[in-house]
Parts: sequence; C-alpha cells; structure tokens
Amino acid sequence: MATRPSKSSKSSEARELTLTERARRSQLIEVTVELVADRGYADASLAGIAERAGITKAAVLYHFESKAALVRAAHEHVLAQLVAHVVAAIEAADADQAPAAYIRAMIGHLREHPRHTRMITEAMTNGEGVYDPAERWRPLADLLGAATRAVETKTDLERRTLAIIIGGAIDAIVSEQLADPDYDTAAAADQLVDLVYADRPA
Amino acid sequence: MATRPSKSSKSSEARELTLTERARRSQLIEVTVELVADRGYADASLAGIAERAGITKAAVLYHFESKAALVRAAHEHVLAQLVAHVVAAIEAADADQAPAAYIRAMIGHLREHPRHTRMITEAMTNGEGVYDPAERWRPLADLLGAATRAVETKTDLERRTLAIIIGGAIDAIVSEQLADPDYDTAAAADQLVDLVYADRPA
DNA sequence: GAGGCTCCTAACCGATCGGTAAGTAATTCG
DNA sequence: CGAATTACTTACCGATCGGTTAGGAGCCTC
Repeated sequence: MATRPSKSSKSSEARELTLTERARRSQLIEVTVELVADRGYADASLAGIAERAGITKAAVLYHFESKAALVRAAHEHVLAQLVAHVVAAIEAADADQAPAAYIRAMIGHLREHPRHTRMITEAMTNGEGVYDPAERWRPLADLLGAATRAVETKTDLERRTLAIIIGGAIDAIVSEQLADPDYDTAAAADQLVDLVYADRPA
Repeated sequence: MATRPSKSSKSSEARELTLTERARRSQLIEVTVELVADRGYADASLAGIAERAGITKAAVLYHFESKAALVRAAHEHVLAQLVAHVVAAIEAADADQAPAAYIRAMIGHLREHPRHTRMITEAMTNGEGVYDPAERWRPLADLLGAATRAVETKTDLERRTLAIIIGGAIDAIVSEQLADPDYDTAAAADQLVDLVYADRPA
C-alpha cells in the first residue's frame, strides 16, 4: 500500500516527521519554487516536479496529499521569508521612516530572490485562492497610518489609495528588474521614496 | 471536408469575408473576451468558448486556425480600443497635461470596460508572447519626456522609473477596482496625478 | 438538376493532466 | 528471526486539452 505514513504506531494526533521526510519535503518545495518561477504556475506539473527532484510522480504525492498542497507549502515558504525580512526592516527604522523602510526592504528582498518573486506573483495571479486581493494593501495602508509625521495623508481613502499606488509601483519596479536584470532597483526605490515623501510637504 | 473557405474561386490573395463569417468571428471574439475575463486564460477552453457561442469546437476552429489565433484576435480587439481611447485623450490635452490625461484616460477606460481589463492583464501575465515586457512602459516614458514643463525628470533613467511607477500604480488602482467595484478610481486618478505633479516643484 | 461552395456536427485522436492501486526493497523493532 | 513501517516504483485510471477527419444540410449557380 501507499497510504500516508499514518502516525508511527501511536494513535495520537501529533505528526512527527522522519529525517528523510523532512529532507524530501524541503527538496520538493525548493524544486516547486524553481519550476513555478521558471515555467509558470500552469506549466509546473507534478511530472515535471518529480523529474526535477529525481523521483516519480507517485512519490511526490506520497509526501504531499495533492499538488495544491505542495504548491501551497511552497508559497507559504517564500512568503514567510519575505514577510520576516520586511518586518525586521520596519522594526529597525524610526516610525516616520517606516514606509521608506517598507519600500526599500520589499524591493531589496525581491531583487535578491528573483525566483521567490516570480513564485509570489505567479501565485497571486494564478493561484486559486492563495490570498484575497481585497486585503492585499491593508498592511501597507496601516503602516502609512502609523507614520503620520512624514506622510500626511488625511482620509482613510487617501491612505488606502496611497498604499495602492506605492504597492503597484513596487510591483512594477520588481517586474522591470525581472525583464531587465541591469535595471537599477535601488535607485528606483530611492526615487519612489522621494516621490512619496515629496507629497504634501506643508 | 472542413478546410478553410479557400478564397472563393478566384486564386488571388485577398481574403474577402462573408457576412456570416464576419458575424461569427466577432461573436467568437466577444465570447472569448468574456470567458478569458471571467475564468482566466488557462480555463478558457475551446470547448467552453464553443458552448458559450452555441456551436461546436470544430466550428470554432473552422473560423480560426487555432485557439492561439482566436485569443490573439480577441486580445488585439480589446487593445485597439484602449489605445484609441488613450491616444484621443492625449491629443486633446495640452502638452504639459499629457501625463495627467494618460493617467485619467487609462483608469477611466479600464473602469468602464472591466472585462477588457481582465483580458488584457490576463494576456500580459499568461499570454505566451503577446507583447514583450521590456517595452511596456516605453510609450509612457516618451510621453513624460515630451511633457518637460510640468514633470521635470532629468535623466532617462529617472524618466523610465517614473513611467514604471505611474504605470504600476495605474495597474494596482485598476486591480483594486476589479476586487472592489465601489472603489473610487476617479479620486484615485486625481490623487496619482497630484502626486506626480507635486514631485520636484522647484 | 448537378456540381460547388459555405458552414456546420459527430466522432475520434494522441498527449497530458492530477491522482490511485498494488507491490516491493530497505530499515527498524520486538 | 519475523513483523511492521518507511519510502518508494510501475502501471494504470478517467478527464480534459487542442486539433483532425469525414460527412452532410442548405444555398447558389450553370
């Protein structure tokens, strides 16, 4: 049979992973990120993932209950790293410099991990229900609300729109770098920060 | 047989389309736009298009030589309308107001044609080789170059980056409206215009 | 009224998809 | 030693994909 590893004799709840299982799982996640990034969400098949990992399709499904579960795990993996990096940068900055820190941390991280970037954008545009677009800019909008000193946006709507503008600009800068690796994203980040802080100077 | 309609006895080059053929083609293009917009590029199958049009798969391929050709035609259809609208708006504006006209025209058109919008973004992210991302912001960058009075961006790189920022912001504003139809894109367009024109006031 | 053209249907094709079933070496454990 | 568990492979499944083939109804023309 090829059912799941059950739970190693004990009938309790906690799933304790073996050493090899942990290794395979993380390898499969890595391979999935690579493949989704390189060939797109639709062309990242189980067969392709399996081949790249040196095992068969069935072996992949032995470790993950479905392709969707594998892709979800891979997505959570890259997203967690991004969030950790950005949160650390924000916490290290002064409150009024938080939006600037956000912009530079986002662009910096994505520049250094192009595959992660491709995976995230791929998951956002093609992932079934990975995370809902209505909440996408909420964290940034909240951040702008907290940084009242430097970025004086009055209404909630204006704050929301500014978050959307900044977020969209970051997306586009990152996409540009994926298309042209020579594009200077650090300079672009500076220019975006200037633009945001130049607004409402009074 | 079900080959192409050849060219109606005459062996010359010009393909003259029948009345019914013209009608079917435009119907199929409309249906394709609908389906791609509603269910995404990957889930818009020939069978689905055919069913929605009330004919069979084979009949669709009788009018278009492949699914790719049909999608290409649909894409060109929606893109042509967008370009016509934006160009008209720019030509009607003063030179230094051209970027503002661009922003408002883009956002306005996309607001009024949400299906076209979805189709275009879908084609950009999932379309095989519809149009290359390296050239995407070129027209806007050129426009900024021409409007030297209001938007004083010095170097080519800064102009390029500003175009990317504006373009990305427009994308995000439009996406937000697709997720929340109550979102006030006209106000967002005004805010984006203000931000762009507030830059480098000296 | 026979032939030719347009516009379509029904049936089929090979490829590929995610997923399942059955069996089996290798390791661990009583 | 023998039983159980882990970590796989080979072979298969039904569904769906884009595309092809053969044929036929309806019209138009000589």
